[in-house]
Amino acid sequence: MSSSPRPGATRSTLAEVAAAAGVSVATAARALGSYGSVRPETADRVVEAARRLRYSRNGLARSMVTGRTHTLGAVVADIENPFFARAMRAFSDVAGQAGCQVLLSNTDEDVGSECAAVEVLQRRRVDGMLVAPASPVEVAHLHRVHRSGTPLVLLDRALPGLTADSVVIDNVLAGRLATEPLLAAGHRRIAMVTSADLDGPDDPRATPGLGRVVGYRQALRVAGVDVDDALVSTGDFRTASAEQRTHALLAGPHPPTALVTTDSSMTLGALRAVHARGLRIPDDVSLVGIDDADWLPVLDPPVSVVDQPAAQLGALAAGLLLRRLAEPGAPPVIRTLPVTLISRGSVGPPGLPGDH
Amino acid sequence: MSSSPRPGATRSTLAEVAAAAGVSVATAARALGSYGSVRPETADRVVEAARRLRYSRNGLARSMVTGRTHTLGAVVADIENPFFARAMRAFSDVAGQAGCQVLLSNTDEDVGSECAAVEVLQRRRVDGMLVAPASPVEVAHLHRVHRSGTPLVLLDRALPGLTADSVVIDNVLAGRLATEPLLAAGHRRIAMVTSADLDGPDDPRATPGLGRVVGYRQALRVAGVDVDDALVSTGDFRTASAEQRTHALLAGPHPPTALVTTDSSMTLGALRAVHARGLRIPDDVSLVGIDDADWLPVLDPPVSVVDQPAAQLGALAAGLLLRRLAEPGAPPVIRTLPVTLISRGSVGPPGLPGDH
DNA sequence: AACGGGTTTGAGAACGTTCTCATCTATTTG
DNA sequence: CAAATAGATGAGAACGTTCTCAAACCCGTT
Repeated sequence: MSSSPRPGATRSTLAEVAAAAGVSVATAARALGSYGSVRPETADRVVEAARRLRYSRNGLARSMVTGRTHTLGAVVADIENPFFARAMRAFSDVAGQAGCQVLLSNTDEDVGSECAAVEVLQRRRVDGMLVAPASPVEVAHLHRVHRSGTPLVLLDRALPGLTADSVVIDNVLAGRLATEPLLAAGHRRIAMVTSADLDGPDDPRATPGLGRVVGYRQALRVAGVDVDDALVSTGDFRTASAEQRTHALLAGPHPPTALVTTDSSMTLGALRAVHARGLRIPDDVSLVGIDDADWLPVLDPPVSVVDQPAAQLGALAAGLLLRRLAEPGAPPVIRTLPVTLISRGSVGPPGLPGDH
Repeated sequence: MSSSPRPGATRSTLAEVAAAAGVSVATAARALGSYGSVRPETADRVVEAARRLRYSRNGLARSMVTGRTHTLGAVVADIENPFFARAMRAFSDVAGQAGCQVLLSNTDEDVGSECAAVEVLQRRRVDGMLVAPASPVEVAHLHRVHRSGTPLVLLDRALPGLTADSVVIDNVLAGRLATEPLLAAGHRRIAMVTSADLDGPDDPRATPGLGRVVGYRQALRVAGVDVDDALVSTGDFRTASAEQRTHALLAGPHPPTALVTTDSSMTLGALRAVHARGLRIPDDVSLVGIDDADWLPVLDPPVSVVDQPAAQLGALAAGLLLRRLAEPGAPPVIRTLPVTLISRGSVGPPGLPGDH
């Protein structure tokens, strides 16, 4: 079998199918849409004509009149990030089962891109929208979406003042859970490598990163350890940034004996730096990450993490969106999913300073 | 700022904006669409009215008449797979720059899902479509798409008989490049862990997996090593499958001294098995993967791979699609991107059999 | 033979744009 | 001062469906 495109290929319309079957457009529509009632033989004739003419229903025209596009928008930082990849995979699986497709946008944590993406999705009349907001502050566009009546669900961070459905984890708890095993092992100089921006608002729910820093500080305080802000290394969300900042931390005069990394990019960056410096985990430096990755168990030693259920988050987000499609008046909910510490082998007792 | 959704929120239309601005629909359309000619003051009045009424242009209606949806479809096996994630990220970046959005579908390598996805995209009148075909045999649906005139670009495998634009790598070469360093190190029993189905057609271009097996065999033959088909472990594309099959290979009476894995899921699976058996790389078993992953360099030892330029593949695919949108008559091209061996530290001399 | 109830069908409006064409106004030119 | 020209505007068709409503039809009952 071989095929070539027909450049002047003009698609056949319902009217043409109807004419070919010798019925009216209305009847053809009924036969093909399987609604209303139509005589079986007539239906067969229509279906046959449709097949012969290679009819493909125009979804745009359909959406035009039904008001439903069966499309959900998804606006996230970066689909290449395994966390979002997993969440989006689950999101689109659940959406797909309900007959919806997903229009995907990457923002690279840029509010401008997010704004534009949301606008475009709005114009395309998506039935609903999932957003993992880049900023907890610049949210006017999200309020607009919400007010316009488009179902909206927030992923990974709830926004104070925006009563939209949200699916989040307890980031403060995640930060605490990651820090505690290090404290328990005797560490006192524990650094945090994060992409959070500490200069933002104080609400720990505002951004995942911020909440995790708060949790980290809580854990330190509870253990009676002084919080040294020089040990909290902030920067952008890229692996390269984490790598470079970990180098800086470890090269300092009074380096940390343990690291907490707040997402898998940070973890990878930290590992690269540790590797490059010839340090061993956990002998020279201990490590606990937040956000699991499938390759962390095959490291030597395997890396302990606080796992966040990315797939569940995505699936739940889709579920909430679909529910709201069905009953727009339902009260908005914020669902918090549990995080769990997975102890592997990257935590040990602190080595003597300058041991390596 | 706080907001709540207006349940009965009915969107304002161009007609309403026109009425509010005291002009005709045609003029309002011109003012907002910045085409034709309209007096500046009139335009201002329209823009102001649009702002006041929170007008958002209905993209569906627009597409209806222009015949363009500014949407590209993408049908791949699994967005969670880093290879596809990288390719899709690049694809949607390039598409986005050209003002197109991406409608994404996962097929899990299932032809039925692929078929359905392609159908839906067709109905939605996407401007073009990228498909990474699940099967080199069942391709009737792809021929239909191609014949219908929808621009189509094939990712990762070219289909004999389908003269569509394709973006591929030289899989035979990849298989050879992965095998050669192992042969050079002295290995004679080299196993391959792949997701390819060996019972398919013989054309090595048909599926990536098959091509890689062919390359592997070529390399062996050139080196004068007998090809033992028991060493080629086939199965599905999941990590768990690769893990289990690697166990089986290593538990055999005459186990391989080296492994080639044909994608990053296979590599991870193999690593898990090796890890679980307490074997060391490269002392007990050597390993070369196909498809790089960002975490492979931080393993101890770092794993050597044949890298395939996923991002470039995706970007190029988008480029070809956009080009074909502009000039539908252009002759179809097959672009083959280069693969390169990245030597790290997972290849050593073969240990004595039963050494461990 | 007339009637009633259900099924099957068709005509045509509606969805919200874009775009062609004709009209009308202001400006320039002979 | 009339005519030509360019710019600004409006009326209305078109895109391809879905869906309401009324008409036609069929069958059994009185």
